[in-house]
Amino acid sequence: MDFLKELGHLAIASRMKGLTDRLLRGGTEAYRYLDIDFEPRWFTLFYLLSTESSPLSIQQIADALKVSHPAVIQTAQMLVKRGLIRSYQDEADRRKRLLAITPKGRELAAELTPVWNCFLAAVSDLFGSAGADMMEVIRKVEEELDREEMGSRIIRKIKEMQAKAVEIVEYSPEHREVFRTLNEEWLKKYFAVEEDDIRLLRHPEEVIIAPGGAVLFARLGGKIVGTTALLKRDDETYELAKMAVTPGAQRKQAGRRLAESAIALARQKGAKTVILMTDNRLRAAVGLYRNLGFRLAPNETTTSGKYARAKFGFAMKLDLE
Amino acid sequence: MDFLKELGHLAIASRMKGLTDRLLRGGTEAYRYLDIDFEPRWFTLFYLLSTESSPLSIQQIADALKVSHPAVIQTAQMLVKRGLIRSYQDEADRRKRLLAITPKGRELAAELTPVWNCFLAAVSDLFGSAGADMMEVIRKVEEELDREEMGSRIIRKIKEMQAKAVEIVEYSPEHREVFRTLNEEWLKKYFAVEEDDIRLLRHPEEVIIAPGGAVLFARLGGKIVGTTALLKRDDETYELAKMAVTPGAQRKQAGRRLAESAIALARQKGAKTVILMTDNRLRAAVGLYRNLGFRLAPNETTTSGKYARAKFGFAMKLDLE
DNA sequence: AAAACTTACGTAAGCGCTTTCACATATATC
DNA sequence: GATATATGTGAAAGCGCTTACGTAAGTTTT
Repeated sequence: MDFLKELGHLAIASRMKGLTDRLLRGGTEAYRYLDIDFEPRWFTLFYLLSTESSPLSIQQIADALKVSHPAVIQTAQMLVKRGLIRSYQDEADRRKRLLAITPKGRELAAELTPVWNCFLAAVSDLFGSAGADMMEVIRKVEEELDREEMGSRIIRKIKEMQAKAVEIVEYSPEHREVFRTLNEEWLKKYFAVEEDDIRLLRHPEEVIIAPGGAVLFARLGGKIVGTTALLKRDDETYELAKMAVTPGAQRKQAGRRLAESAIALARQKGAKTVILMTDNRLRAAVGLYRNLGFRLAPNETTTSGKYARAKFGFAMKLDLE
Repeated sequence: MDFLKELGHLAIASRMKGLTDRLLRGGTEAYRYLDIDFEPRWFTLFYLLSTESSPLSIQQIADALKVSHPAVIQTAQMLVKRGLIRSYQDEADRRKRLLAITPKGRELAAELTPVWNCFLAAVSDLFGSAGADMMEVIRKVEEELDREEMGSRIIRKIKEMQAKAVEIVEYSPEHREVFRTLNEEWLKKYFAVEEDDIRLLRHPEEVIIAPGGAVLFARLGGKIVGTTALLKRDDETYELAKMAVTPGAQRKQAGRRLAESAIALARQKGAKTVILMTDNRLRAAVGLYRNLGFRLAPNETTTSGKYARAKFGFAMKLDLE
């Protein structure tokens, strides 16, 4: 059996590479058959210069061919050595080196044109007889990749997967301990544990839940790895606070799931606005809040405002309507 | 405008290469995002070894992945250095080195499996949203290339093009001179000009055409570059002879077009068999005759049999029915 | 059993591209 | 006009593959 075929989409890069190799090898054979000193990889540069757009600078060519400029320099050397193109300094901008086709190059281009047409015919036949409009496929895929690059696509999938693995659970008495330790761990790392913190963290049921708020936890692989609190300010306003995720579980979407769940809960409770207090130094958190729709709210005061660390921070606001 | 897109099928190799680069770069980014020390190009080897087929020899792997064995060795070194695979000598065949996954490798494979699934999902999405079944396209194109490689396809097209450029014309008196010189040029190169040759070459009208034969010429770019004669032996049998193409026009399908035209003419004249006399040293000619359907006919005697050079040669025969 | 051939692997060198860095020249900013 | 920044190119090194060749081990032939 063919291992690469079994892999399907996973080996698509390998197989596409294999295909291009086979296509280019065909070009090499054709030039050799005709006893012409030319190589397929020179084609794009040579053809570009053989059109009326010549002369072009190194960088212009690199952009047009979507390769690095050293690649152009190296290919150009080959063609200059064979007298097919020549290079000279641009008078207007003396940093630039312009490449242009020579008469000998024009001659070869004329000789090669029918060969290229044969290549064209062979490729069209190949993809045609495979019943596929490969050009259209490539064009569309390029377009899609322009819209969003592969890295971003994969990372998005990874985040989705991670988010699914995070389970959100509501507060119950056995969580009192972990709520405190998670928050203290976080506070000690970034700030200091203050008087008011201690009261709130020790008695979440009384201070947070009883007045109409909530405490949520993120469970990953059976373990509680994060928490957040939703504090009721008034019937229409809730505050997202006390978000803490244990270092080992960070960047695994626990924070996002907690925030999303808290926002959903606030909406369910009839909130029209969710506010929060954060700090510029907490880059990841601020990024998350922005991404969830929170915007700067300079004039907003929060319950967290009373803490000393707030002087380094700022408020954000999310409109739920 | 996008030069590569303008080129269409001519730049298909460049664009496919660009696509694979973008796909692989996405993989690199994903591993970096997860802070995992792994590279996309290791995937096929690592995955192959992580399946139940392990252990495998270097060469077995190279075959499965369709790369050279040094490529396997080099990739394997990377993986061995990281403790993901190990290698040991095959006891049964001490030339072989077997590669197998290590426990640490299994661990990583388990960790990476969901990541690979994300890659899979992203690729499927990508090609799906481009509305194209890329896997199917690649599969078919590979199949087509297995049937006939690209080099052969292009060269076939080139030959077709060359054949179209060759014009076949029948004998007329002004050709008498060129018929003789083309043949003498050829004879001098390979053999010697003999008595009987001279008579035939000097008086084609009387010796060849009057008895029911014909003389054909190949014209390329306005110039006569080749000739052949069709000699009538009896009502059902004609002999293809005196095929000569000037050196500068060789490998340009003049010979093939001449032979094909002569055969067509023989068929038109009611022939059931075409015979010819050739020589083992004339590789290209013999190849052409074989390709046209001529087969060895050891017992056949030809009019050319009377020439001295025939003792190095042999007869071939084409059945027209 | 020796010799010739085949197979498997390792090493080296090459190729075509990239990234990185250095340097010259333009352009923008004060 | 001086200085900072941006741009264009070249040189070097690296990367991942290839081909070519050498060596060792196995297999077949004589």
